[in-house]
Amino acid sequence: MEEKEAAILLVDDEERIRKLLKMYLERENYVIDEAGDGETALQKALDKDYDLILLDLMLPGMDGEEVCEKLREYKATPVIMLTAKGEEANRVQGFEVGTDDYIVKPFSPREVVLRVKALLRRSSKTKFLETETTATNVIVFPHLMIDHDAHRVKVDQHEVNLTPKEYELLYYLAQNPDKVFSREQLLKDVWNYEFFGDLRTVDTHVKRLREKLNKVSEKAAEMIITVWGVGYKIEVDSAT
Amino acid sequence: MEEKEAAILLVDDEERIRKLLKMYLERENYVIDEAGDGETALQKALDKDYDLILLDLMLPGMDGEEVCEKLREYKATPVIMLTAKGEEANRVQGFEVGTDDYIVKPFSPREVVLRVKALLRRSSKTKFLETETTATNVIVFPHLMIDHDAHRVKVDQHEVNLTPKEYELLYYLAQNPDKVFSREQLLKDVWNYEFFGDLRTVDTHVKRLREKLNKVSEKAAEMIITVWGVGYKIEVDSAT
DNA sequence: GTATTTTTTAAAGAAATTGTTTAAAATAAG
DNA sequence: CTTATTTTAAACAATTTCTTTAAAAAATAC
Repeated sequence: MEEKEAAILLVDDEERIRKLLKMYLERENYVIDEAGDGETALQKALDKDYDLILLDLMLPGMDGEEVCEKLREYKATPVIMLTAKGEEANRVQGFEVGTDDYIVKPFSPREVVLRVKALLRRSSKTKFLETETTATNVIVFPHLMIDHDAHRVKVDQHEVNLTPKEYELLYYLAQNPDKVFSREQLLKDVWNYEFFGDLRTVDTHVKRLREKLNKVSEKAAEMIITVWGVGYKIEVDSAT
Repeated sequence: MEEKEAAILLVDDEERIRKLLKMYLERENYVIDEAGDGETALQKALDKDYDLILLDLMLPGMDGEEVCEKLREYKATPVIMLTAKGEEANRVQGFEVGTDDYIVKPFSPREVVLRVKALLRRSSKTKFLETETTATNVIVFPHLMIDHDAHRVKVDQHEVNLTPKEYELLYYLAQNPDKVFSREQLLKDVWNYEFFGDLRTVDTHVKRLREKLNKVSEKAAEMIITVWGVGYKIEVDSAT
């Protein structure tokens, strides 16, 4: 159904991070190449036309910034920079070095996938006048609307203020309606990759989320279903 | 139909668990090697290219975590970690040490088989660009539909609420229609390996399952057949 | 038809899971 | 630095599910 198969170059010196991202990106049908240092990365990036490069800023030898600058002498391959928290993320972005986007570590795998998709969508639009079908950033259910661009949730026209985790949880569930996720899976996908906390943390967030939705509409709150012994899901009640 | 024959290394210090899992995995046509301690496991894993390693966390000498870390210096063999309930399963997962998945003990053999299949499917996707999405998790019979993703059972369009065991029992039987299972076998496969309870327990669950199905459709309930002196099966009544 | 074996049914106590509350820890904002 | 918000964790309550038991019903064998 999708015409993905975009080729992505993944550059990070930590193998565990490469493996993590590779897994999540391959799940989306992207083809992944890897590099563990700047020199290799640059060489590969020049050698092959990737659709996108995920580039860690901090690298042994030539750092990400330098890789990007040198690459830019020859190619305009879209680049997303991965930066650790302190690493003056802002300077890295934009035209200083030619980065298209950046993500601060530690990230949640889900976030990376979304940003990759978004950037690929943007850059492919230039080449092909495609129908932008999959590109909708608004999820609409009965009683519930999530506008991801605006990071806004509306229940029956009333805006609901959610905390970041509440929002991400809702958004994640809403992206796969009717699919049950275990607490483990939710922690893995929605939380960042460094979090190994209590499973019941998910319950607490679900509780608050339901509470906030319920203030506006009972029906909206009831969309978040507990599947006993398994986990949670969002269910679109066809009869409403 | 399948091109299995994947090679799996099974690491656990308890022989009964190795034997149990070996039996179930060989039934799926996998080729199984075994190891009872960390040193042997690491040696074998480095010596041969396994398609997957099932690795107990708690091992005499070098524990599973260490085995995985050392292995990762050389290979990216997919690893599923087996952890006892208290053994901070979360930390072990993911990329702290490079585990691909984990299963909490005590598990049901069926669960292990499913997770092994899933991981092998994922990792083989790298080689062959198949479209994961085609794998529909819905079982459809006359009067009965099981959507495994949504963990939902419908009888004649009406949703039926099942408890976890009821659901698992039905799902298990439905995966092998027309095949009779003894109570012993059902307890072994659907329940976890530590459960040595009364055979009548199965009867009780069957009873309640039939009851719930019957509330919607007599015909659906009658699909669950008692084979006198042997056990139970699901039968797809061709005439309906 | 009666005896024997097996299955079904029903009910109650035990076990497990989830919901809720509260407080401490972490993070962001002023 | 202080304050406010958000996140996490722990404890307890409420709920749901599981298992066992025993009697009733059904199927089979003689």
